[in-house]
Amino acid sequence: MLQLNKKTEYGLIALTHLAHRAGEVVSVRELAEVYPLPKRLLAEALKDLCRDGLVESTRGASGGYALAKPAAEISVGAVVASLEGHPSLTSCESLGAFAHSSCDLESCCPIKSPIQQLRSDLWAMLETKSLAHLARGSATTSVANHTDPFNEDTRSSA
Amino acid sequence: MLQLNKKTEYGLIALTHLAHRAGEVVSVRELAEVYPLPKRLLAEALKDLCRDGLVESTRGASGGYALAKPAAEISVGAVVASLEGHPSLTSCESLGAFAHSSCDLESCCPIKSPIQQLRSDLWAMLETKSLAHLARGSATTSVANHTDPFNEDTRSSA
DNA sequence: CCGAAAGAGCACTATATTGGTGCGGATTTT
DNA sequence: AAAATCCGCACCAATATAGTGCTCTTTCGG
Repeated sequence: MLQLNKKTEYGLIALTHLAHRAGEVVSVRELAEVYPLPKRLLAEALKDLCRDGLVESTRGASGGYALAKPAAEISVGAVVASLEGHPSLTSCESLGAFAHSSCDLESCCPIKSPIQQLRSDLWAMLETKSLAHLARGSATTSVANHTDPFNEDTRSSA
Repeated sequence: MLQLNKKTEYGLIALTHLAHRAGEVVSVRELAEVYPLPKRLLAEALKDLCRDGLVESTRGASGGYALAKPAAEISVGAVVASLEGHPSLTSCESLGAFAHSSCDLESCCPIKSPIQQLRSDLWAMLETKSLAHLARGSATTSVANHTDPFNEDTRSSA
């Protein structure tokens, strides 16, 4: 639907926060305390980002995550790609309507190449945006004394 | 998932075809014969586009659709907006995680405004692309003697 | 050494969206 | 009148999304 999913949204939020606290190790718990987000989903996002080398994890007590690179070197495109894969803008290119046997429209699909062009333009734009851009223009939002409506275990510890 | 849905894809295909046959009235049946797409979905897409004034419909026998404006004046952005709505890139702005009662992060959401910026950039890019761009670089794909695997009634008439 | 805190992995459920149909009706050409 | 066409509503099945449970391993701190 040409829309980012929640995991990506949460990941972006987390990364923005990490960008503000560059160098520090921030736990998922802390993130989930600051932002009213389901801790587990946040953790899921961070895990993906860790897998793709955008953040680094520290295990054990007092562990957490930190940016693996300076915020300016992490593109929004890379984040989105990590969190929801590098999708084809239409399924035309992958398995879509034109992929069935008898008809090889693949080679003459009237919108294929333009759509691909569109897609690469889109991703190029996402590549030009960095985390530093996202981090700029937003206060750290450090405190935030929310009543968390999410977070199964944040609640039990409160 | 940052991906166009089928209806949009089909709509784009149909519009590209209409662009090639500017001025003519083309029926959904014909479109579904040329491209191996489920006729009904195609019709659904055209209907939406008609609603938003991007194409004009002619009812009755020998009816069909035609572009309402020159292809160069129809932007891809308008098409996408018509077919799947002008979505917010994250739900943050609409009903998402930050919209619940006790916490008014709306005003200080650390990624809200940058994401909005991102979104408007994306749509700006879609606005710069016109149907004429899509139509260029693809042959009319006029004949196409496929064995349609879709189309409930195309089959019965074949 | 032990327990708490933290990330990692796997699997599961409920809900929403997507893709696709059925069916009948309205309109116009032939 | 009949056929072809667009129109509208409602429905279904498959898939994706959002979120949770539970257990395990790793590490810090006493």
